[in-house]
Amino acid sequence: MTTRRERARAATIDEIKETALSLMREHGSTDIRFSDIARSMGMTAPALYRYFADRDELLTALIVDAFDDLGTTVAESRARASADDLSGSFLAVASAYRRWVNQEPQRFALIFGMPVPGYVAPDEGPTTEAARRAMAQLESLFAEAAARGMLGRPTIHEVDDALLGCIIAKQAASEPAEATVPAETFQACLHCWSALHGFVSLETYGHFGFLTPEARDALFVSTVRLAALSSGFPWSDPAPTLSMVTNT
Amino acid sequence: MTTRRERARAATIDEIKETALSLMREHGSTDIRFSDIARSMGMTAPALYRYFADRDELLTALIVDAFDDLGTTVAESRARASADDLSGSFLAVASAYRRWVNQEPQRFALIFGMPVPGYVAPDEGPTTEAARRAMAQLESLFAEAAARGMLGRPTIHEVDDALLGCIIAKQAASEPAEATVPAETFQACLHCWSALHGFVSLETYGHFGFLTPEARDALFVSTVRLAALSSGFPWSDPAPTLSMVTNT
DNA sequence: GCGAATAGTAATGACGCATAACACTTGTGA
DNA sequence: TCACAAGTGTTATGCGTCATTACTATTCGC
Repeated sequence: MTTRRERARAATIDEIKETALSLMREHGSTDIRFSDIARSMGMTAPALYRYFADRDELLTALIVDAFDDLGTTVAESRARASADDLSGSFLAVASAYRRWVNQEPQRFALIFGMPVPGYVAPDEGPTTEAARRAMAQLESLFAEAAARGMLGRPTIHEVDDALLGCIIAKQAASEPAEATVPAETFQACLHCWSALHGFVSLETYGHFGFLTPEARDALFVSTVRLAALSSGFPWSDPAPTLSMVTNT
Repeated sequence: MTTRRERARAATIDEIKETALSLMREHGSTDIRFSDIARSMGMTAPALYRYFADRDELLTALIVDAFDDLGTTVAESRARASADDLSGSFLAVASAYRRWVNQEPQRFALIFGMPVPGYVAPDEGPTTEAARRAMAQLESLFAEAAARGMLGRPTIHEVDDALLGCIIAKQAASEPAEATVPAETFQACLHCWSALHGFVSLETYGHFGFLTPEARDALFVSTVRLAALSSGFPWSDPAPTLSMVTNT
């Protein structure tokens, strides 16, 4: 049961966070000032302290939100793809990741880049969480392919013993309910993530500036395809049309 | 002919830059304050203005230095590898890139991450330059393999027309003296860079925290190997020993 | 109408960039 | 040897911004 007051308060909190994000986008950095936020909202800075104890608390909230948003965005995009179409689902997940980062470069920097100047993370949790959630959809996609017996051998050489130990430890630590994949596939999955993350990072920070948007799209599809193929993920050429990358 | 004064001045400039980098490493961000630098050097802040007109000029110098350092580090590491051993050279280049980033995460953020809060880049040059130099060694390695006729077909599907146009334009713009590679190989080369950059980014920002250092090394070698193989680059298994990754 | 939630005003304290005025050092030429 | 000038550094200062607190006024639900 939420009272009217509580709803108003929640709305204000949302507005503060939304305004902070707008200012980040405008200013092009992850740096924010209470005074700016307040001015932009037609308020005064001290009023914000009714909602956030200090600047760090607001930043923490923004980071947590970014995690959630990226995670749900990717998951939703995957859910929209036909469950039968594994290639399509794979591309949907990768595209959603890319699209989110392109649309929200500041939030991307917030969770995957260097920490903000004055900010110190509350604990080790959130950072690890970022990695976990980002990987989750990819991993579960592989698990589903494995469940259908459609997983091929990845083209990696062999799984190193040290790596194997970590993979086993990680899979043991994850929810027992989650289906697991062979260690070599998990490693290939990490390769996929690296490739995806690398492409997206370079693109977002403008290092693919010598490519036209269309060329970048083509390179992206090629990157995803190559990642899937080398991971033993069931991929069906011809590749889906570009509209799958830009739409949805 | 450098006078004694000029040498002293140059030394001071170096010390300022070095101190700024130390503070960055200490503080864990790319944010720096003149007052901190001066205090750390046993000087007062205004004295720094004898050497740098303002904070942005210092930042620009640091960025340019970072470009140079990364470029020469990678080039030197490649030069130390046997020129005959293409696999070794490839791994040397990738390892140097990785090592530099791991040792200098702040400088990496400086050139490949989001801009520093108050800083505005002097012009479009440096950013583009970062991409160019980082790619240069990889590209020339492929060119050399091509010159020896050892370049296989990359496992990419086909080169998209839009991408092809950009690649041709870029190769035409580069030094005519530089040997070029087929468009499909250039594209594969971009894939290599993405994979390398992605791995290094994730590792440096702690998102591979669930892996032990040894496991990360193994994953890195596997990443490089996979990138080379899928690019048609002549790679010889068994992979070089791990010492090649950590040493040099 | 009462009281809690909320917002504004004003004030405080700290900090950072940048500049100006002044003082010391050092190399060099008369 | 001495004086000058360039170079270097310090103290003092102005200016602006920002986070945060204390206090006061207002609004709004119950």
